[in-house]
Amino acid sequence: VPTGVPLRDVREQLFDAAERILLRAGPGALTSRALTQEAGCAKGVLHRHFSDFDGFLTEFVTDRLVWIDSQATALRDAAGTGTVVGNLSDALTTLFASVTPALIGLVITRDVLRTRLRQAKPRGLPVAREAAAMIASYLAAERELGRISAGAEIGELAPTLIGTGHLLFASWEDPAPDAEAVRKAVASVMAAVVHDPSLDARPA
Amino acid sequence: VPTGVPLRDVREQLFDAAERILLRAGPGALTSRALTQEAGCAKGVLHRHFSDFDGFLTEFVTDRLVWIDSQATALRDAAGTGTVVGNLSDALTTLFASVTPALIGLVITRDVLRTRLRQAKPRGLPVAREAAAMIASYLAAERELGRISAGAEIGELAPTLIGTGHLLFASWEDPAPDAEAVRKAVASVMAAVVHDPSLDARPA
Amino acid sequence: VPTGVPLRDVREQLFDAAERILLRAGPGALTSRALTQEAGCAKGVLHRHFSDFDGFLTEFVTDRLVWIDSQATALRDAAGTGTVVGNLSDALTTLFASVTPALIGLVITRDVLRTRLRQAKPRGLPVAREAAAMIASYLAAERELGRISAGAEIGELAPTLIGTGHLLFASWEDPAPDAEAVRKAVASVMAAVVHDPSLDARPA
Amino acid sequence: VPTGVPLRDVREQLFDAAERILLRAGPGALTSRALTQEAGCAKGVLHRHFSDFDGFLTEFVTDRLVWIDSQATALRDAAGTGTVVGNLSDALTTLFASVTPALIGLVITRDVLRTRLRQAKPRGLPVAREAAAMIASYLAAERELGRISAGAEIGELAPTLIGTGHLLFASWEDPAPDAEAVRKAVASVMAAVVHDPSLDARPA
DNA sequence: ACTTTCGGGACATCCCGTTGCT
DNA sequence: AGCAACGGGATGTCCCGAAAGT
Repeated sequence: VPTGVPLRDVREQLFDAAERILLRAGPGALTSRALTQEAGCAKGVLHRHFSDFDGFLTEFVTDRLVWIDSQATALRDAAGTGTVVGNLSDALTTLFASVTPALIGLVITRDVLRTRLRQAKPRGLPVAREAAAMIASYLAAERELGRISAGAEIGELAPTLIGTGHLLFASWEDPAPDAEAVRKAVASVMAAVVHDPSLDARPA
Repeated sequence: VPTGVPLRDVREQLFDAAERILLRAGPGALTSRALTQEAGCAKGVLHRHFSDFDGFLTEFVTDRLVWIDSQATALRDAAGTGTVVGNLSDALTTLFASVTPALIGLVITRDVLRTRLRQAKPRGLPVAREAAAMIASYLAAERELGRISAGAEIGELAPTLIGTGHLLFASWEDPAPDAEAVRKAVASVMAAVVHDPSLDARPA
Repeated sequence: VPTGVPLRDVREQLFDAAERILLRAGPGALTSRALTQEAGCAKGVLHRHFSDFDGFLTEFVTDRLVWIDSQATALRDAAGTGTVVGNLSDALTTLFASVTPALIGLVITRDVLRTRLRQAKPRGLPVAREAAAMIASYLAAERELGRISAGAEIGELAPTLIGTGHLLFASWEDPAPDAEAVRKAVASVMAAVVHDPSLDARPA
Repeated sequence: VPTGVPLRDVREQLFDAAERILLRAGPGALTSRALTQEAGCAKGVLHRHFSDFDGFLTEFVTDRLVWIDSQATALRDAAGTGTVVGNLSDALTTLFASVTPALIGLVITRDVLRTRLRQAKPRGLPVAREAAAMIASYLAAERELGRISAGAEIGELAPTLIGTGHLLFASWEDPAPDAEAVRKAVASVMAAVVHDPSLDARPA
């Protein structure tokens, strides 16, 4: 029975529901019906607030990209503090413990979604691209500060780190990989460019 | 009209059909109907030879893993020849120009497939895991030969290289990334451990 | 933002919106949402002023029947002037160039609408019935004036003329049939009863 | 539970089911679900045998056009026998007592159907056009035989008769109009061109 | 009294596993 | 053993009626 009462923050509720589904069961489980059911609302609500199911997905991913961007800012602000490898590891762990790997899964399999997200910036795989940009921005800041080599090829290292993280986390059954695994991977990739390895040693 | 005549190499025909679909349209397009239609055989054939559609996928992926393994052997045999970065770049380009990225896409989104492939070796993302093993095997050989540092952490570098390649190729609309992009990425990752950078310089 | 201010002539605005939709896209496009959107008002307005969507349609068609009736009066007043075939042709062209064919389409496919319109006068197809009455009324006048045979069976000729016009105009892609086609059809039907064929000759 | 047994004459069964629905409840009731339910088969059957629901409708209407054509042949063969008005009345009664009026209703409201049926012959309203051709063919034969005036404008009279019949029968609640009403309408339209009125006089 | 939203039924379509004939 | 069809669940979308809030 209709209530006539506007739902509170419909978009956010649907976004959150989508996130819960993705985290729980992966991109294959995110259907429009599963979504509205998880959100506890009627099917019509979805199409009232979004053009399309793909339209919803597009806006949903875009919304999470904003979150990624906020993580990017936080990471860049951490430049110069702690250790390079530590900062990177923390950021990657946070990033991939989130819904991000599932987003990449969505982008890989949903053709329409990928196409729409491409319309703005046609280069690269949508979500992964922004994640790499986040890393690249941080690396540039550290290079400026002199904590990594002037010759470090940031444009190559950033996607490398993202690709690594993606594969480590791209599954929904595993227990999330421990932070240590991430740290070791990051340390290996960054070995050639980080100036003071001692900074990156784990506190015993 | 039913023939009753056994088809020749049904499994291989279906595998090839699946590969064509994946290369042409990505993992989202690989349905059981698309498969049998592409193979030019009846739907029933699929269930005669395979338990399930997911069963087919499992065997299909397993079959392609054999191909990856053959690539691994070839790569390992190349140890000591050419340059390390060159060998790695060539191998990655070959690997990701193939159906491999689509396989990873399948594994990421098809829950049942991923689960089944996990039953044997529960660690890591199935196809990516084998690809990483291929790289790791080669790196070990080169380390043995002294062309990369004794301290190189192969267990970290290999998945890194695979993750990088995956993101570079995980789309079906883009023109395939050129070999040079791969080479640059590999060079960055390997910078710290390859002994003789001159070996990796591109022939002018 | 709700205004609380009564809209001016809500009913007429909705009627006009319905007419625009019918003329533009045919009866299949007349949904309640399309209607309120075309009228630029909220969905609720419809149910405030009408019992039902079918209730709206009923009143809408009834309203247009008034227009048909006014056409009928004008036509009857033309009795004795011009030529019989000319008068009939003009009237039919005007009638079917209007929203009338779409109304008949509505009546044919919308069961509830047809049923409700039938409740008053159970004989015949609603809108077509009134259109035929319009013709019949005119023919009666002309018979009175002696311009058509005393024996002319008006009750038969009128629906015939309407049916003819309906089929000539019952499509929304065609360019509207030219007036000449209508004239020829009318002339054929009326051939037996019009007294002075010369009156019906086209001005050279 | 699937049977594996091919249904007998699936197409005909679906056609017949569609016809029953149309006769019982009119064009508005002919949905894909109503169809398969009436036919007592699964939804999938429809899409296995027809491209589309509109595809089904197109083939269905086309199939009934064949029936109309057979009626046309029978009518033409009757030329010279009985009376002109009698033959026409019988043919029209048969035609419109059938599913034909509902077909015209379908064609009027289903845009896609109308468009597809138009692709072959773009002139006129599809089903009505063929029905008119049936009448025209008969009238031509009678004119040849001298039973109607040499000057009879067949191209005008035929659609007129169809239009008349359409309106007389275009409803699904009414008791079918009696044959006498049809006869009177036909007699009126044909009055000017039939040579021997006595032939058309009703047997007292 | 108008506006906005929700609720949910229906519709056309897709897809997969099964079944019986050839 | 291959073939061809069926059965039916699920998906995304549309549409109408109803119930608030402003």
